[in-house]
Amino acid sequence: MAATKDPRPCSIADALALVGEKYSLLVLREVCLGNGRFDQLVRNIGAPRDILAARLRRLVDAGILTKRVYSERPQRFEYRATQAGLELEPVLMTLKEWGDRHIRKGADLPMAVEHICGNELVPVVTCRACGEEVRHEDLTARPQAPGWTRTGPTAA
Amino acid sequence: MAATKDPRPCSIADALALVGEKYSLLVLREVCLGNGRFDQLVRNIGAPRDILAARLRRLVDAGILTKRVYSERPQRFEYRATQAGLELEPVLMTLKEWGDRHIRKGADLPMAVEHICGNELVPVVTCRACGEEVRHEDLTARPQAPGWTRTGPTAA
DNA sequence: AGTGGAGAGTTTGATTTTCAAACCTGGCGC
DNA sequence: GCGCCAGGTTTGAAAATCAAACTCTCCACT
Repeated sequence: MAATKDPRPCSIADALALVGEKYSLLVLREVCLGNGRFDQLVRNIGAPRDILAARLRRLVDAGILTKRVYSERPQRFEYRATQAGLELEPVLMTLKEWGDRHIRKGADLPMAVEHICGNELVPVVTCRACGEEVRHEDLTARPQAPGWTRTGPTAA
Repeated sequence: MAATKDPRPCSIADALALVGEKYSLLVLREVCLGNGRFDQLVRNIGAPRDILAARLRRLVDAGILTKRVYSERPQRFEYRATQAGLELEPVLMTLKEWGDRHIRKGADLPMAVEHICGNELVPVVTCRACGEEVRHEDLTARPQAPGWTRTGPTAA
């Protein structure tokens, strides 16, 4: 699980180290939908039970999920998203939108999400400062830590 | 790589099946930054060379990257993002922002991105229809395909 | 008092992936 | 001809994943 050499320090890599393992983001999808019981997760995600158990432990340890008792005697549990977990939902929605367009190509979409404004949610990533939609050609990286000044041995 | 039983049909799962393997999104990060050469990718990501080669093949096959010759004799290659690939960049930015806040907690951020408006980019996911920021409590799922009506055996 | 079933996992043993390091294959540069 | 670079492939060992079976606790029924 440790990276080989000295990859770049990067919040994207950090985030993926926490939630980038197989099934983790699907767990979050289900939990955000309110389906936080073990057997629901197994069925809806299609993950092996042992792997799922490992992921749940990790997500709870990372503070993304909490494990709640919803019934003493018989003891039953339910996983819920913490604030940090809920704040990943926009990432999921953006990923869903990308998948809708580029993989399913707009046909036979299996699920839609409705926004409180009454319309179907189509997520758009915008710049907090100016409100414009974020597009690749409008971005410039500004390295701030070593590991970012070297882009590679030969590159400028 | 195939899912066990019959998980939900879902664009999030579809998207993750393509770009959710370890290193794939980091490859996209580097390629979006313009560091698309094999050895740069190895160094900046810290991935084993064979795994990286496998990921690159997959991403090219999926139409997310293209492999370009930037020098005949000696033959040298460079990977670039297609339009579909570039459209994943907002997802990466949103993930970066989450990592900045929840993992690095705002301290010593290794990289910033500047938006064309002149400010540092802080991505916000908004609703295309109303422009409001997307928050969990404003969303309602609307199942459209079988596999979404069953939330689990016991749930409503 | 025994049978069965749900929920929430754990165990087991076989299969896949990952990994690190070594190797290979042109084509220069000298 | 010698070494080096870029862009991979090969190899063998270590780790992760998988499906199925199993455990354990409680409750419901008969």
